[in-house]
Amino acid sequence: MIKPRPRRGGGRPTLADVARKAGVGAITVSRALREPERVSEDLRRQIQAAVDELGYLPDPNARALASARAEVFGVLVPSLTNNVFAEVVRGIYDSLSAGPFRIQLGNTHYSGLEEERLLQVFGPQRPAALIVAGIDQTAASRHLLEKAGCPVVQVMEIGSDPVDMMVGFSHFEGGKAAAEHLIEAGYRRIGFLGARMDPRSQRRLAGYRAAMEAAGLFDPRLVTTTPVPSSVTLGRELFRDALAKAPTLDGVFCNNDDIALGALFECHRASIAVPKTIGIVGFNDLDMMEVAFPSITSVRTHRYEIGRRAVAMALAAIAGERPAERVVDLGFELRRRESTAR
Amino acid sequence: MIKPRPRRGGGRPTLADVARKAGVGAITVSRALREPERVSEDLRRQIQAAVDELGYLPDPNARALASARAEVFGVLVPSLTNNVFAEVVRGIYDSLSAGPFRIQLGNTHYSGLEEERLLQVFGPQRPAALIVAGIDQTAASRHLLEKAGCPVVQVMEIGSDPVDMMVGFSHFEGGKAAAEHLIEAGYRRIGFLGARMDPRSQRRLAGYRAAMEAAGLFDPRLVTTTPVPSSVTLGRELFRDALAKAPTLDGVFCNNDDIALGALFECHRASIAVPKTIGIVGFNDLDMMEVAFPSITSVRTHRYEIGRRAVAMALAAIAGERPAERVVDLGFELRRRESTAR
DNA sequence: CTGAAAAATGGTAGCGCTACCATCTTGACG
DNA sequence: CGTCAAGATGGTAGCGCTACCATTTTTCAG
Repeated sequence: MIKPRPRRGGGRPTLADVARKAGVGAITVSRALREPERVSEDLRRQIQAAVDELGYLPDPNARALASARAEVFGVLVPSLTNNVFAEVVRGIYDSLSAGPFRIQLGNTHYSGLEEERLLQVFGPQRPAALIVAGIDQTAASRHLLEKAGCPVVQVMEIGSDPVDMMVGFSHFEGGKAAAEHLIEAGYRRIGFLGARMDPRSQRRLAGYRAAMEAAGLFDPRLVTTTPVPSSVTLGRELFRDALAKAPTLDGVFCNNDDIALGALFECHRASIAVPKTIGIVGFNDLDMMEVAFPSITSVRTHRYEIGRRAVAMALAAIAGERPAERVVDLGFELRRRESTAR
Repeated sequence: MIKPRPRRGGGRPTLADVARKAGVGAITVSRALREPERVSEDLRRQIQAAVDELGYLPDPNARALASARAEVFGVLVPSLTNNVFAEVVRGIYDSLSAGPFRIQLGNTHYSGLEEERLLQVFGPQRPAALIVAGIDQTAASRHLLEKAGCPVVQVMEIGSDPVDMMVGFSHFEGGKAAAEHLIEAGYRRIGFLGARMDPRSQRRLAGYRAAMEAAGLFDPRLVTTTPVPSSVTLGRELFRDALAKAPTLDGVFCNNDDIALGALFECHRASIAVPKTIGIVGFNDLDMMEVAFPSITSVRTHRYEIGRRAVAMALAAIAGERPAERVVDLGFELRRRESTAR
């Protein structure tokens, strides 16, 4: 006698169970679930009833294996705690939570090698789309993205050579706008404070430099950077260093808002008047910039919107639509506040 | 003549390809990859060579289907942008990046219903472990967690009734310690400023209340809360409201550091002396608390460590070890700073 | 009413891997 | 030198689903 070995799976209902209960073929159930319009009204109702009664939930692993496509968006960001990327991820997440797609997150730690490793891990899963931060992938990463066989969206930056699609803004222009604003406001010895100095920071620095050179104000001693990750604490230290190096400093463009906040606190502590003695500009425009005392001028970037747009573009591509534009520039806005109101 | 239909998969090498090339059975390759110690040195080398040459990468979907277990950690947090959870996720991520496990992130938006929905989505995938924030799951969520058939770690809080395991600290005790510190420092009309008021905030409030009542200082007019999500901007508003409601206010325990920062900025703006006129205590101890001017007393919580420990416990459980303790209290530390140094 | 096209449904054969059990090799031991 | 346990390897049969094609039913022009 053949003993029907207990199902390995653990007894949760399968497509076949639903099909049996509804009195139809398994494939019809599959279709009713994925392309309801191709199944007659009658059967659809019958199948839905069976699904509800059994509490059937499709097995995503089996589905992925059979269709050679997982309902997963792979998302690669350089940092999870940096508010900037957290906002992008939130935008991605909110746009995806309505649909069937799951999100698999990868943290590259700002490392090209780690990015490659993660792409190697994501690839075999055959994700429905990949969203990666930045445009400075290594050659190997780029190759992995190109042969991923799914839509790819590079976010946070724009450039002329997308792997597939891009949503972001120009960090160069952002840095330039910030420096130009300080120059217009009457500041002359304007420093640049930068932490981590990833490629985006580098381009903001380049924008700053372009503006300063155009005004005949550039001086390498005004630039203070460190590869150390950014923090408010570091902002204070960078500001101190900058002031020690260039005592006539009268303004700072900070690589990001954390550093700007650290600089502001140091000014308070050292009784340096802001904006009178020193003007401060941040980057990203976190909510606290508005509330700070004095409020801090910053370059607002549209992180959440970038996440949303990236998903919209990826979904359109999955649906087979050709994008109107492969590269979308969401721009930035300079928010003028008290810290530069001289 | 039978025409060998092209492989659906798209031609990437499979286990069978590796087995053929190495001249061994498929199952041996599978073993060599998963339990190398059970395969002889010779074959292992031979197989590794074939793997390298073909660039073989196992298909995680097929693996998950065959073994009824996906190498995925499901992580559910109420917010992606709240730095507190971002740190926990980072801890989880860093502990997992060495191994084969992928991370699938879910954002519950502080909603019990959304949490249920996400558990429904995660369940059929048969994750290797689930990590969820908080201990206030709905009955349905709790049931889903119990029958998930994998280790479950509830993080950020502790309680007496874990689904499986817990890592966190007592928010009640944290709130109590903060209030007691203000009382000891000589403040009397100590307000509570709270945003969002999720269950953890509620328990911090309860701790504050217990300390205030013990000292005979509790007054409901001192408590200012809102269901609105927390932000620095909101901190300023809450502080203003609190002061309007209780003009004799001489201290505030803020639900979190964003609010504390907003309160501090409002004090600057209104020329209220800190710590002389008003004492301020935050919660979580983000890096900026130390740098603020004046530096802000806060309750340091070990978010990153919570993430790491949660993973360690889950991995141990997967390996079949019985945990020494099902509930791990990682505590907190009150960091005394200038904002309460009266 | 007929025939052909379109719509609805189903059967078969995998997707790439692992669980389970069977077989074959070793080598320790009396 | 035979016996047997332990170790190494392999074959078979799925996991639960979908792609592909075949079949049946319906629709509608002529």
